[in-house]
Amino acid sequence: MPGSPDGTGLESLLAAPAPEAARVLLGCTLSHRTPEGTVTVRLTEVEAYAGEDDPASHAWRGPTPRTAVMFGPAGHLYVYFSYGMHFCGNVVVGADGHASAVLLRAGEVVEGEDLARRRRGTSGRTAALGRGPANLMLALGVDRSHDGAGLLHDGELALRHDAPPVDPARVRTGPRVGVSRAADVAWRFWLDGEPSVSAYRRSPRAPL
DNA sequence: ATTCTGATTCTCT
DNA sequence: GAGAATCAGAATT
Repeated sequence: MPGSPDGTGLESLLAAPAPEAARVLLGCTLSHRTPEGTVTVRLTEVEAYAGEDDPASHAWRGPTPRTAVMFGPAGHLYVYFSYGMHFCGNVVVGADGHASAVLLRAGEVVEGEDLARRRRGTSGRTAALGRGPANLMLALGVDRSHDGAGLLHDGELALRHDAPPVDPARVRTGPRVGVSRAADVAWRFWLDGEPSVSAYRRSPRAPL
C-alpha cells in the first residue's frame, strides 16, 4: 500500500547513517491518534545525532537506562525530558545497536489544528504550533509514555513518507541548536522558506 | 530587534 | 551537585 507505514521502504531508508536519515525525514508526516482526535505534522526541521561517535549525542558515553531505545532498531521513538519541563522526540535511525537518532525540531500542523492549539494553549500563528522540538511534541500530545513506541506499523503513532516529495534544492543545513559539544557540526536540516522552522540559537556554553 | 533570565527536574558523574 | 538537544517573557547587553 503506497503511502502507508510499512516494513520495506521507509524502514530501510531509516537504517542509513543519521545525516542521511535526517534528509529522508524532512517532508514526512507524523500522526498521533488519540480518543481526543488526531494531530498530523509535516516535518520541516530535524537534527542528526550519531550515537557513540558524536559528543553531542545523549548516547555518546554508551547506553544508559534513558538512552536504551536509541540502541535498538530504527523506526522507534526516543523521547527525553528536557530542562525539567519539556519533552522532545527523536526517530531512532541507523543500524540496530548503533544508537543514532534524528531529533524532530519543527513541523507544520496539517491535521487536527484545533486539538494542537488546545494542547499548546495558544491563539498565535498556526505556523508556530509546531515550532521547536518541545512545542512540536506538545502539539502532537507525545510525552514520556511514548518512549520506545514503534512508528512504522500504523499504531497510535504513525510515520509516513507519502507527502509530496521534497525538492532537494530546498534543504538547508547548519549547526545544531543548543548543543555545547560539536557545536559546529552542520547536522541540522530544514526546508528553506517554511514558516514553522525554529530560529537558530547557539548554546551559551558552546566554545567560540 | 536582540539578549538575558527564570522555570523545573531528570540524568549521570 | 552540575549540567541539560527548551521556551516564554522581560530587559535593554
